[in-house]
Amino acid sequence: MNWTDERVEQLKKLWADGLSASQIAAQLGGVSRNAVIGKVHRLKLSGRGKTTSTQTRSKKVNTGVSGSQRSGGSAHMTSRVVNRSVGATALQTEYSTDLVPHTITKTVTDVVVPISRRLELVQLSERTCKWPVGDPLQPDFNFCGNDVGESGPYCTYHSRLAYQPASDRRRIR
DNA sequence: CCCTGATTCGC
DNA sequence: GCGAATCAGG
Repeated sequence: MNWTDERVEQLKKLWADGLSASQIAAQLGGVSRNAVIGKVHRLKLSGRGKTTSTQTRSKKVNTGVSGSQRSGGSAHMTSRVVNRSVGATALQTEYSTDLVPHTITKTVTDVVVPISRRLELVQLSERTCKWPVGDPLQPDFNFCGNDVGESGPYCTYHSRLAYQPASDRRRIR
């Protein structure tokens, strides 16, 4: 792969957006993160406007589980960030549901949902969660990427989702 | 060990 | 100019 004007332009944009070199490399494709860093230097845009310490992505809230509300009942959910360090990043989600008119309306608290790191496929390693996040047909599709627990392809949270019936996908912890 | 950007230097 | 190897750091 060579640095076409378009690729250089995309590089500039992504770099300015605070993406890490490896993420940019993954997105451009055909180049390593070293290549990206090298190019960044040659273009003399190494200093990024703000510190941003890469993990800017963590700011975007991943709603993972909450996708099942519709049909008649109204439901509202509020989330707040409890812990922001990557290893234990989680949302404490509490929602009041009355999804189905005939069921009990209850408030579930202490549901912990991880904020995915949203890694590109090529960034996954044996220790990163491979739970898919997003629409596979969309460009922003990626994977959870959080640290895998004991073993297995998913982090502790997604492991539970993976091996439980959808109907039981609540009351985590 | 995972990751980050910075630097060097042979190509 | 390019980027793999290497370094220093979180």
